[in-house]
Amino acid sequence: MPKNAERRPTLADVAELSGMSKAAVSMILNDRPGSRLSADAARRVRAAAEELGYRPNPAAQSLRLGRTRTLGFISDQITVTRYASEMIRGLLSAAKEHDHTVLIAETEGDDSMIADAIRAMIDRRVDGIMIGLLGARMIDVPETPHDVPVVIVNGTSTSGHASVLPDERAAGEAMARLLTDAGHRRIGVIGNNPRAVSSPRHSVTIGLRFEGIRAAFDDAGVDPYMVDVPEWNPDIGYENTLRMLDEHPDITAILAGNDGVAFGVYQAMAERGKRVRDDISVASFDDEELASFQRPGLTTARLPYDVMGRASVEMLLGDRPLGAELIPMPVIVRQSIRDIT
Amino acid sequence: MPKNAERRPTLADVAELSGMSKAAVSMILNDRPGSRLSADAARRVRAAAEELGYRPNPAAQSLRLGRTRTLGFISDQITVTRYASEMIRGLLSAAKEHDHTVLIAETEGDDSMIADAIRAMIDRRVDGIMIGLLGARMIDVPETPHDVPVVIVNGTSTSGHASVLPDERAAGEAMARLLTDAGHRRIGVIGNNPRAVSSPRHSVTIGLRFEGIRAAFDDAGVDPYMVDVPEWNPDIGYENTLRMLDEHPDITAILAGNDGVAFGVYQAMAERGKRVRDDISVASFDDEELASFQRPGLTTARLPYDVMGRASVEMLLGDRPLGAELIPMPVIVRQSIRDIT
DNA sequence: GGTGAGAGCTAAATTGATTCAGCACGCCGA
DNA sequence: TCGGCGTGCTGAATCAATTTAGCTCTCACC
Repeated sequence: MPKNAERRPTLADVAELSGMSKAAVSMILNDRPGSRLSADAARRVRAAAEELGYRPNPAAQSLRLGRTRTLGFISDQITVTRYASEMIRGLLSAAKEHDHTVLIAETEGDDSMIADAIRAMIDRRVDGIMIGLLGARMIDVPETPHDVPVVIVNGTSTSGHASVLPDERAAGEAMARLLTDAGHRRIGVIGNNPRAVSSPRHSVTIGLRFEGIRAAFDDAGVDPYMVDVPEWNPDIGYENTLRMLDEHPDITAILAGNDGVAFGVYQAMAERGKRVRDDISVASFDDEELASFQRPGLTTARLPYDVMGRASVEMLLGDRPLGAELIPMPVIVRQSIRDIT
Repeated sequence: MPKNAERRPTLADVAELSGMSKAAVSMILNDRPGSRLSADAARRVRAAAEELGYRPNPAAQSLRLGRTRTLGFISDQITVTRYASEMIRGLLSAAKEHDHTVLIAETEGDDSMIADAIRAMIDRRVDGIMIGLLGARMIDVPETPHDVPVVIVNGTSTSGHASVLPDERAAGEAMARLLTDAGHRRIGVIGNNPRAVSSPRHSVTIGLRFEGIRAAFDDAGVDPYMVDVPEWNPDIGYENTLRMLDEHPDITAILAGNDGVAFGVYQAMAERGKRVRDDISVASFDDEELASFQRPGLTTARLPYDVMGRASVEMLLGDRPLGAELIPMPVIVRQSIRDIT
């Protein structure tokens, strides 16, 4: 009962056209080792498949084989930041290379929906599940039955699932060293977030970022002006920069918690008539799109979401061991740091 | 041959536990109208299914039914703009409401790969295909065999596929009117893009945006200073604003082609010591994330990507007619326009 | 000439769900 | 008492692939 005018060709059609059995066709098209079919038969079968435009029905294959060549990606938030787009881009391209496709679901920020999403993916018999997090947090992941592997991308789980995280400690060190190497000694830092640092549920990486920063400053014998902040956004950056310019007029550089904070730093300096770079150097973390829009361009350590997405696919598909992987954060050098040595 | 310790329960297991036939179980669980099975049998079957944690195998279902309850989304670019994220968010939530899942693929900006991606989706037997475009262009879509419906989201096709587009003409009119209603008469516009306007391959909407702008200004008897630009980005906005401030020092408002251009307008005004809003009002289009970061907040017409994604799903699933749909662009009022009446 | 091995291929079972055709039973009316 | 009908249910076919077991040749060797 074809619902279409033209029914799609099946294995049986190829078998009939080539004058072989379905078994032979299947073996030839999958070129199964150990099956001894004549070169002539193989040629006829391939020609018939080509002529009909035969493509195997994945539903039938996965019914028979129990594998779907499909991965599931569950995101806690498909947001407006670079996060989801680049992670999806990375994992799509890796999945494509392995001839897999990707199913996507979103929990809309409600962690209790992770269980539902996993369930839906398992129902659909995916071969592996990636859980992507906007902020690198620790989450609870319900037990997944049926031996489906799970990777947390940009986060960790309370039950020790495999994970892919950015190497924030190294990045913190690198950015701080960038400033001290350029000769800066009186440096403002906006700013640590004590609440986040103390709770892995809030972040498993911010603490490391600041650990690296502190280590590099200690190394260089620099004692920065550190301010704690409750959150990272342009308003916080703006207000704290104004205050810092008042309280420490001698600073030559500001290290911002992320690009959003740095945006506020730029705004505050413009308002005070200070020039970024020429008067005060600025550096930051994340490399959001707007970092490249700034004048002068903002030097920042990039969160490598695309590489992380790719790595998670490679873990699920066996190219990398299923473990805890740290991905380096490249330093994107633009024009916001002045060398004053 | 269960590859797992615990095999997943099947319909047959439910049938055995409940003492009914597979046929009966199937009819009851799908509560097929017209099948006359006793209430008692229904209760026993449901109890058994619940006890075993039975979930139907979608591969088996789609093999039998020819439908997969899966939609395909092909994006020309998963970029760093709000575009892909919000479109995906919108279509995921609509798909979820209809109990469908979404497969995603990306062409990495190479239109010739659209054919491959469609092919891959068709191979996977999706029930419908959405093609999402970063810029609202006209593209060639290869013929899709096998009656799979296709919708272009944020674009059109040369062969007249169904499409979902933002209502740019109305938005252009609305933003221009916002300025004239606030009493502005000497207005700079940065800027029309003649190349894009003349070629649907480049854009099918920019022309409409400016048609609306011109219509509203004509209505109000305003003759704006229009500059043509080859592209829309912060640098272009920056340079043209500097020039405009020199050549037309009397202007009270600037309408930017999009938020990226407006970003450059803000930067140029800061450099010239002009205050946005107090000295010169600014308005724009798109509502990228950075529009809300600006000081003062940028008033702009929002590209409703999420609504467009949702609409495309509803078209494919029969909630809306498969045709050419225009989605309104809401005006997001922030603080960048001053009333000078 | 009989036996064994191996090459080349195929029939049929299997996967899990849906659905058509039809069986058995009870009840009613004539 | 028999035919007819409705109710409640089931057997078997079907969807499109993969895989196992085994069949039929041919040829070599003793």
